[in-house]
Amino acid sequence: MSDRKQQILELAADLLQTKGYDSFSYQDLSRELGITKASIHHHFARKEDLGIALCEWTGDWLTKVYQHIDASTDSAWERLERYLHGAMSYVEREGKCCPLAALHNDVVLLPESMQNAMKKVDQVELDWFTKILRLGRERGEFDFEGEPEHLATLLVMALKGAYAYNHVHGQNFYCNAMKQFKTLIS
Amino acid sequence: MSDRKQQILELAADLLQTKGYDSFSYQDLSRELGITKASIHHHFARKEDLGIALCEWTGDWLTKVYQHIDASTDSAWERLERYLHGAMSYVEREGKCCPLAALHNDVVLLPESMQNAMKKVDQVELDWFTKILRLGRERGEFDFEGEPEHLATLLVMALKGAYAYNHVHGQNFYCNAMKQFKTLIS
DNA sequence: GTCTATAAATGGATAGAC
DNA sequence: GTCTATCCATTTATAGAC
Repeated sequence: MSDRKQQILELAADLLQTKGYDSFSYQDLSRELGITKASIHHHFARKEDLGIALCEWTGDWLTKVYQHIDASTDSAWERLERYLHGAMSYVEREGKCCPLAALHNDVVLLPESMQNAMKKVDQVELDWFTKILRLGRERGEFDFEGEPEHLATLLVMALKGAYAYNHVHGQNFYCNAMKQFKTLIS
Repeated sequence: MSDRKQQILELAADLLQTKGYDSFSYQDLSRELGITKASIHHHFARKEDLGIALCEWTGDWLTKVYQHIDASTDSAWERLERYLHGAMSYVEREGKCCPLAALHNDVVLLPESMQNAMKKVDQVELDWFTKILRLGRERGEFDFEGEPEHLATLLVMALKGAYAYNHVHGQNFYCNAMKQFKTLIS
Protein backbone atom coordinates (compact mmCIF):
# COMPACT_ATOMS: atom_id res chain seq x y z
CA MET A 1 0.00 0.00 0.00
CA SER A 2 1.39 3.41 -0.99
CA ASP A 3 2.23 5.92 1.71
CA ARG A 4 -0.58 8.16 0.57
CA LYS A 5 -3.12 5.36 0.63
CA GLN A 6 -2.00 4.42 4.13
CA GLN A 7 -2.23 8.05 5.18
CA ILE A 8 -5.80 8.31 3.90
CA LEU A 9 -6.75 5.10 5.64
CA GLU A 10 -5.36 6.24 8.95
CA LEU A 11 -7.09 9.58 8.81
CA ALA A 12 -10.31 7.80 7.86
CA ALA A 13 -9.86 5.49 10.85
CA ASP A 14 -9.51 8.53 13.05
CA LEU A 15 -12.67 10.11 11.67
CA LEU A 16 -14.50 6.79 12.01
CA GLN A 17 -13.75 6.84 15.71
CA THR A 18 -14.84 10.42 16.23
CA LYS A 19 -17.70 11.05 13.76
CA GLY A 20 -18.80 7.55 12.70
CA TYR A 21 -18.67 5.92 9.28
CA ASP A 22 -21.66 7.51 7.62
CA SER A 23 -20.84 10.96 8.92
CA PHE A 24 -17.31 11.40 7.69
CA SER A 25 -16.94 12.38 4.04
CA TYR A 26 -14.36 12.49 1.29
CA GLN A 27 -14.53 16.23 1.81
CA ASP A 28 -13.36 15.81 5.42
CA LEU A 29 -10.43 13.71 4.22
CA SER A 30 -9.69 16.18 1.44
CA ARG A 31 -9.64 19.17 3.77
CA GLU A 32 -7.38 17.62 6.37
CA LEU A 33 -4.92 16.11 3.89
CA GLY A 34 -4.78 19.14 1.62
CA ILE A 35 -5.59 17.19 -1.55
CA THR A 36 -8.82 17.13 -3.57
CA LYS A 37 -11.72 14.72 -3.29
CA ALA A 38 -10.87 13.43 -6.76
CA SER A 39 -7.44 12.39 -5.51
CA ILE A 40 -8.97 10.43 -2.65
CA HIS A 41 -11.18 8.67 -5.18
CA HIS A 42 -8.02 7.65 -7.05
CA HIS A 43 -6.93 5.63 -4.00
CA PHE A 44 -10.33 4.39 -2.89
CA ALA A 45 -12.69 4.52 -5.88
CA ARG A 46 -15.87 4.16 -3.81
CA LYS A 47 -16.48 4.83 -0.14
CA GLU A 48 -17.36 1.17 0.18
CA ASP A 49 -13.76 0.27 -0.77
CA LEU A 50 -12.49 2.56 1.96
CA GLY A 51 -15.07 1.04 4.29
CA ILE A 52 -13.81 -2.49 3.74
CA ALA A 53 -10.23 -1.32 4.26
CA LEU A 54 -11.41 0.27 7.52
CA CYS A 55 -12.87 -3.05 8.68
CA GLU A 56 -9.53 -4.72 8.07
CA TRP A 57 -7.68 -1.86 9.75
CA THR A 58 -9.96 -2.34 12.75
CA GLY A 59 -9.17 -6.06 12.89
CA ASP A 60 -5.44 -5.28 12.90
CA TRP A 61 -5.90 -2.58 15.52
CA LEU A 62 -7.80 -4.91 17.84
CA THR A 63 -5.23 -7.66 17.36
CA LYS A 64 -2.47 -5.27 18.36
CA VAL A 65 -4.42 -4.15 21.44
CA TYR A 66 -4.88 -7.77 22.53
CA GLN A 67 -1.24 -8.64 21.92
CA HIS A 68 -0.16 -5.66 23.97
CA ILE A 69 -2.40 -6.63 26.87
CA ASP A 70 -1.47 -10.32 26.73
CA ALA A 71 2.22 -9.43 26.79
CA SER A 72 1.80 -7.07 29.74
CA THR A 73 0.64 -9.62 32.32
CA ASP A 74 -0.08 -13.30 32.78
CA SER A 75 -3.13 -12.80 34.99
CA ALA A 76 -6.54 -13.20 33.38
CA TRP A 77 -8.02 -10.76 35.90
CA GLU A 78 -5.45 -8.15 35.07
CA ARG A 79 -5.92 -8.59 31.33
CA LEU A 80 -9.66 -8.17 31.62
CA GLU A 81 -9.23 -5.21 33.93
CA ARG A 82 -6.81 -3.50 31.57
CA TYR A 83 -9.12 -3.87 28.61
CA LEU A 84 -12.17 -2.62 30.49
CA HIS A 85 -10.31 0.35 31.89
CA GLY A 86 -8.49 1.09 28.65
CA ALA A 87 -11.62 1.04 26.50
CA MET A 88 -13.26 3.98 28.21
CA SER A 89 -10.19 5.95 29.13
CA TYR A 90 -9.42 5.91 25.39
CA VAL A 91 -12.70 7.74 24.88
CA GLU A 92 -11.93 10.24 27.61
CA ARG A 93 -8.30 10.86 26.69
CA GLU A 94 -8.59 10.98 22.91
CA GLY A 95 -12.29 11.54 22.35
CA LYS A 96 -12.35 8.38 20.26
CA CYS A 97 -14.62 5.38 20.37
CA CYS A 98 -13.72 1.76 19.56
CA PRO A 99 -13.73 1.65 15.73
CA LEU A 100 -15.71 -1.58 15.75
CA ALA A 101 -18.39 0.00 17.93
CA ALA A 102 -18.53 2.90 15.46
CA LEU A 103 -19.13 0.45 12.61
CA HIS A 104 -21.81 -1.29 14.66
CA ASN A 105 -23.66 1.99 15.11
CA ASP A 106 -24.12 2.38 11.37
CA VAL A 107 -24.67 -1.29 10.58
CA VAL A 108 -28.12 -0.80 9.02
CA LEU A 109 -26.62 1.60 6.47
CA LEU A 110 -23.64 -0.51 5.44
CA PRO A 111 -23.35 -2.57 2.24
CA GLU A 112 -23.23 -6.34 2.57
CA SER A 113 -19.54 -6.38 1.68
CA MET A 114 -18.77 -4.33 4.78
CA GLN A 115 -21.05 -6.37 6.99
CA ASN A 116 -19.19 -9.49 5.92
CA ALA A 117 -15.88 -7.84 6.74
CA MET A 118 -17.25 -6.77 10.14
CA LYS A 119 -18.32 -10.32 10.89
CA LYS A 120 -14.69 -11.43 10.90
CA VAL A 121 -13.62 -8.59 13.17
CA ASP A 122 -16.44 -9.37 15.61
CA GLN A 123 -15.10 -12.92 15.78
CA VAL A 124 -11.57 -11.75 16.55
CA GLU A 125 -12.93 -9.78 19.49
CA LEU A 126 -15.17 -12.58 20.76
CA ASP A 127 -12.32 -15.08 20.51
CA TRP A 128 -10.08 -12.98 22.69
CA PHE A 129 -12.66 -12.48 25.43
CA THR A 130 -13.57 -16.18 25.27
CA LYS A 131 -9.92 -17.08 25.70
CA ILE A 132 -9.49 -14.79 28.71
CA LEU A 133 -12.63 -16.02 30.45
CA ARG A 134 -11.85 -19.71 29.84
CA LEU A 135 -8.25 -19.27 30.96
CA GLY A 136 -9.29 -17.41 34.08
CA ARG A 137 -11.79 -20.08 35.06
CA GLU A 138 -9.33 -22.92 34.48
CA ARG A 139 -6.88 -21.20 36.76
CA GLY A 140 -9.47 -20.51 39.43
CA GLU A 141 -9.28 -16.73 38.95
CA PHE A 142 -12.92 -16.57 37.83
CA ASP A 143 -15.93 -18.47 39.04
CA PHE A 144 -18.99 -18.76 36.80
CA GLU A 145 -21.35 -21.33 35.32
CA GLY A 146 -21.98 -21.74 31.59
CA GLU A 147 -19.92 -21.37 28.44
CA PRO A 148 -17.06 -18.88 28.23
CA GLU A 149 -18.16 -18.12 24.64
CA HIS A 150 -21.58 -17.04 25.82
CA LEU A 151 -20.30 -14.96 28.69
CA ALA A 152 -17.86 -13.30 26.30
CA THR A 153 -20.76 -12.46 24.00
CA LEU A 154 -22.70 -10.88 26.85
CA LEU A 155 -19.73 -8.78 27.89
CA VAL A 156 -18.86 -7.65 24.38
CA MET A 157 -22.45 -6.61 23.72
CA ALA A 158 -22.47 -4.58 26.92
CA LEU A 159 -19.20 -2.89 25.96
CA LYS A 160 -20.60 -1.89 22.57
CA GLY A 161 -23.75 -0.54 24.18
CA ALA A 162 -21.78 1.34 26.82
CA TYR A 163 -20.33 3.98 24.50
CA ALA A 164 -23.68 5.69 24.01
CA TYR A 165 -24.41 5.75 27.76
CA ASN A 166 -21.02 7.21 28.53
CA HIS A 167 -21.57 9.93 25.96
CA VAL A 168 -24.78 11.08 27.64
CA HIS A 169 -24.38 10.10 31.30
CA GLY A 170 -20.63 10.12 31.84
CA GLN A 171 -18.69 7.07 32.99
CA ASN A 172 -20.64 6.28 36.18
CA PHE A 173 -23.02 3.80 34.58
CA TYR A 174 -20.16 2.06 32.83
CA CYS A 175 -18.07 1.76 35.98
CA ASN A 176 -20.99 0.37 37.95
CA ALA A 177 -21.91 -2.10 35.23
CA MET A 178 -18.38 -3.44 34.94
CA LYS A 179 -17.97 -3.62 38.71
CA GLN A 180 -21.14 -5.68 38.70
CA PHE A 181 -19.80 -7.93 35.96
CA LYS A 182 -16.71 -8.58 38.02
CA THR A 183 -18.86 -9.38 41.03
CA LEU A 184 -20.77 -11.95 38.97
CA ILE A 185 -17.62 -13.84 37.99
CA SER A 186 -15.86 -13.64 41.36
CA MET B 1 -51.48 17.84 19.45
CA SER B 2 -53.30 18.04 16.11
CA ASP B 3 -54.08 14.83 14.28
CA ARG B 4 -51.65 15.72 11.54
CA LYS B 5 -48.85 16.45 13.98
CA GLN B 6 -49.50 13.14 15.70
CA GLN B 7 -49.50 11.38 12.33
CA ILE B 8 -46.13 12.89 11.40
CA LEU B 9 -44.70 11.92 14.78
CA GLU B 10 -45.83 8.33 14.46
CA LEU B 11 -44.46 7.95 10.96
CA ALA B 12 -41.20 9.50 12.13
CA ALA B 13 -41.10 7.01 15.01
CA ASP B 14 -41.53 4.21 12.50
CA LEU B 15 -38.69 5.52 10.33
CA LEU B 16 -36.53 6.03 13.43
CA GLN B 17 -36.86 2.32 14.17
CA THR B 18 -36.07 1.18 10.63
CA LYS B 19 -33.58 3.72 9.22
CA GLY B 20 -32.27 5.53 12.30
CA TYR B 21 -32.59 9.19 13.26
CA ASP B 22 -29.95 10.73 11.04
CA SER B 23 -30.98 8.70 8.02
CA PHE B 24 -34.65 9.54 7.75
CA SER B 25 -35.50 12.86 6.17
CA TYR B 26 -38.37 15.31 5.83
CA GLN B 27 -38.53 14.05 2.26
CA ASP B 28 -39.26 10.52 3.51
CA LEU B 29 -42.07 11.87 5.66
CA SER B 30 -43.35 14.02 2.82
CA ARG B 31 -43.46 11.13 0.35
CA GLU B 32 -45.25 8.71 2.64
CA LEU B 33 -47.79 11.24 3.94
CA GLY B 34 -48.51 12.83 0.56
CA ILE B 35 -47.85 16.38 1.75
CA THR B 36 -44.87 18.62 1.04
CA LYS B 37 -41.73 19.09 3.09
CA ALA B 38 -42.77 22.67 3.79
CA SER B 39 -45.93 21.37 5.45
CA ILE B 40 -43.92 19.12 7.73
CA HIS B 41 -41.83 22.13 8.71
CA HIS B 42 -45.05 23.89 9.71
CA HIS B 43 -45.61 21.22 12.38
CA PHE B 44 -42.00 20.68 13.41
CA ALA B 45 -39.98 23.75 12.44
CA ARG B 46 -36.58 22.07 12.80
CA LYS B 47 -35.67 18.41 12.79
CA GLU B 48 -34.39 18.92 16.31
CA ASP B 49 -37.97 19.71 17.42
CA LEU B 50 -39.15 16.50 15.86
CA GLY B 51 -36.21 14.74 17.49
CA ILE B 52 -37.17 15.88 20.96
CA ALA B 53 -40.77 14.83 20.34
CA LEU B 54 -39.41 11.44 19.28
CA CYS B 55 -37.52 11.09 22.55
CA GLU B 56 -40.73 11.75 24.45
CA TRP B 57 -42.67 9.37 22.21
CA THR B 58 -40.04 6.73 22.97
CA GLY B 59 -40.45 7.27 26.70
CA ASP B 60 -44.22 6.78 26.37
CA TRP B 61 -43.73 3.72 24.18
CA LEU B 62 -41.40 2.08 26.68
CA THR B 63 -43.74 2.89 29.56
CA LYS B 64 -46.59 1.16 27.72
CA VAL B 65 -44.42 -1.87 27.00
CA TYR B 66 -43.51 -2.18 30.68
CA GLN B 67 -47.12 -1.73 31.81
CA HIS B 68 -48.23 -4.41 29.41
CA ILE B 69 -45.61 -6.86 30.65
CA ASP B 70 -46.20 -6.06 34.33
CA ALA B 71 -49.93 -6.63 33.88
CA SER B 72 -49.42 -9.94 32.09
CA THR B 73 -47.78 -11.85 34.94
CA ASP B 74 -46.68 -11.48 38.53
CA SER B 75 -43.47 -13.49 38.13
CA ALA B 76 -40.23 -11.52 37.84
CA TRP B 77 -38.71 -14.34 35.80
CA GLU B 78 -41.57 -14.27 33.35
CA ARG B 79 -41.48 -10.50 33.03
CA LEU B 80 -37.78 -10.54 32.26
CA GLU B 81 -38.22 -13.43 29.87
CA ARG B 82 -41.02 -11.68 28.01
CA TYR B 83 -39.01 -8.52 27.55
CA LEU B 84 -35.91 -10.34 26.35
CA HIS B 85 -37.86 -12.46 23.95
CA GLY B 86 -40.08 -9.62 22.79
CA ALA B 87 -37.22 -7.23 22.08
CA MET B 88 -35.66 -9.33 19.37
CA SER B 89 -38.79 -10.92 17.96
CA TYR B 90 -39.97 -7.32 17.38
CA VAL B 91 -36.95 -6.90 15.12
CA GLU B 92 -37.64 -10.13 13.29
CA ARG B 93 -41.42 -9.68 12.93
CA GLU B 94 -41.56 -6.01 12.06
CA GLY B 95 -38.03 -5.23 10.98
CA LYS B 96 -37.89 -2.56 13.67
CA CYS B 97 -35.35 -1.85 16.36
CA CYS B 98 -35.99 -0.42 19.83
CA PRO B 99 -36.37 3.34 19.21
CA LEU B 100 -34.11 4.14 22.14
CA ALA B 101 -31.37 1.93 20.71
CA ALA B 102 -31.77 3.77 17.40
CA LEU B 103 -31.26 7.09 19.17
CA HIS B 104 -28.21 5.69 20.97
CA ASN B 105 -26.64 4.74 17.64
CA ASP B 106 -26.64 8.35 16.48
CA VAL B 107 -25.82 9.90 19.84
CA VAL B 108 -22.62 11.63 18.69
CA LEU B 109 -24.61 13.49 16.02
CA LEU B 110 -27.46 14.66 18.22
CA PRO B 111 -27.89 18.17 19.65
CA GLU B 112 -27.62 18.61 23.39
CA SER B 113 -31.36 19.17 23.69
CA MET B 114 -31.99 15.67 22.37
CA GLN B 115 -29.31 14.12 24.54
CA ASN B 116 -30.96 15.64 27.58
CA ALA B 117 -34.31 14.22 26.51
CA MET B 118 -32.69 10.80 25.96
CA LYS B 119 -31.22 10.88 29.44
CA LYS B 120 -34.71 10.77 30.94
CA VAL B 121 -35.79 7.89 28.73
CA ASP B 122 -32.68 5.91 29.64
CA GLN B 123 -33.65 6.34 33.27
CA VAL B 124 -37.18 5.05 32.67
CA GLU B 125 -35.69 1.90 31.16
CA LEU B 126 -33.09 1.43 33.88
CA ASP B 127 -35.70 1.93 36.59
CA TRP B 128 -37.88 -0.84 35.19
CA PHE B 129 -35.06 -3.38 34.97
CA THR B 130 -33.86 -2.40 38.41
CA LYS B 131 -37.35 -2.94 39.80
CA ILE B 132 -37.66 -6.38 38.17
CA LEU B 133 -34.25 -7.55 39.36
CA ARG B 134 -34.76 -6.29 42.92
CA LEU B 135 -38.24 -7.78 43.11
CA GLY B 136 -37.03 -11.13 41.77
CA ARG B 137 -34.22 -11.32 44.29
CA GLU B 138 -36.46 -10.39 47.22
CA ARG B 139 -38.80 -13.20 46.26
CA GLY B 140 -36.00 -15.69 45.79
CA GLU B 141 -36.59 -16.00 42.06
CA PHE B 142 -33.12 -14.63 41.27
CA ASP B 143 -29.83 -15.16 43.01
CA PHE B 144 -27.03 -12.65 42.52
CA GLU B 145 -24.61 -10.47 44.50
CA GLY B 146 -24.35 -6.70 44.11
CA GLU B 147 -26.75 -3.88 43.39
CA PRO B 148 -29.86 -4.42 41.25
CA GLU B 149 -29.22 -0.99 39.69
CA HIS B 150 -25.80 -2.04 38.49
CA LEU B 151 -26.95 -5.38 37.15
CA ALA B 152 -29.78 -3.60 35.33
CA THR B 153 -27.23 -1.26 33.77
CA LEU B 154 -25.14 -4.19 32.56
CA LEU B 155 -28.16 -5.89 31.03
CA VAL B 156 -29.50 -2.78 29.33
CA MET B 157 -26.11 -2.02 27.82
CA ALA B 158 -25.92 -5.56 26.44
CA LEU B 159 -29.42 -5.24 24.96
CA LYS B 160 -28.48 -2.02 23.19
CA GLY B 161 -25.32 -3.60 21.83
CA ALA B 162 -27.15 -6.71 20.71
CA TYR B 163 -29.07 -5.10 17.86
CA ALA B 164 -25.96 -4.68 15.71
CA TYR B 165 -24.82 -8.26 16.31
CA ASN B 166 -28.23 -9.63 15.39
CA HIS B 167 -28.20 -7.65 12.18
CA VAL B 168 -24.93 -9.21 11.04
CA HIS B 169 -24.83 -12.61 12.76
CA GLY B 170 -28.50 -13.50 13.24
CA GLN B 171 -30.01 -14.16 16.65
CA ASN B 172 -27.67 -16.92 17.82
CA PHE B 173 -25.28 -14.64 19.67
CA TYR B 174 -28.16 -12.86 21.36
CA CYS B 175 -29.85 -16.07 22.47
CA ASN B 176 -26.62 -17.43 23.88
CA ALA B 177 -25.79 -14.20 25.67
CA MET B 178 -29.20 -13.98 27.31
CA LYS B 179 -29.18 -17.66 28.25
CA GLN B 180 -25.86 -16.93 29.92
CA PHE B 181 -27.28 -13.94 31.74
CA LYS B 182 -30.07 -16.10 33.09
CA THR B 183 -27.53 -18.68 34.22
CA LEU B 184 -25.64 -15.97 36.13
CA ILE B 185 -28.69 -14.91 38.13
CA SER B 186 -30.09 -18.41 38.78
C1' DG C 1 -52.32 24.07 6.84
C1' DT C 2 -50.79 23.42 2.62
C1' DC C 3 -48.69 24.79 -1.46
C1' DT C 4 -44.76 26.43 -5.02
C1' DA C 5 -40.40 27.86 -5.40
C1' DT C 6 -36.03 28.28 -3.96
C1' DA C 7 -32.00 28.63 -1.30
C1' DA C 8 -27.40 27.08 0.28
C1' DA C 9 -24.85 23.31 1.57
C1' DT C 10 -23.22 18.72 1.25
C1' DG C 11 -22.98 13.97 -0.38
C1' DG C 12 -20.57 10.46 -3.57
C1' DA C 13 -18.78 10.10 -7.95
C1' DT C 14 -16.64 10.88 -12.88
C1' DA C 15 -14.18 12.89 -17.20
C1' DG C 16 -10.31 14.45 -18.82
C1' DA C 17 -6.04 17.59 -18.60
C1' DC C 18 -1.41 17.80 -16.65
C1' DG D 1 -1.16 11.06 -8.57
C1' DT D 2 -3.13 15.14 -8.56
C1' DC D 3 -5.77 18.66 -10.46
C1' DT D 4 -10.12 21.44 -12.34
C1' DA D 5 -14.54 21.17 -13.44
C1' DT D 6 -18.76 19.24 -13.26
C1' DC D 7 -22.79 16.11 -12.39
C1' DC D 8 -26.67 14.68 -10.02
C1' DA D 9 -28.96 13.61 -5.90
C1' DT D 10 -30.12 14.87 -1.37
C1' DT D 11 -30.46 17.53 2.94
C1' DT D 12 -32.39 21.10 6.04
C1' DA D 13 -34.71 25.13 5.86
C1' DT D 14 -37.27 29.64 4.42
C1' DA D 15 -40.33 33.16 1.90
C1' DG D 16 -44.51 34.11 0.52
C1' DA D 17 -49.02 32.92 -2.11
C1' DC D 18 -53.46 30.57 -1.45
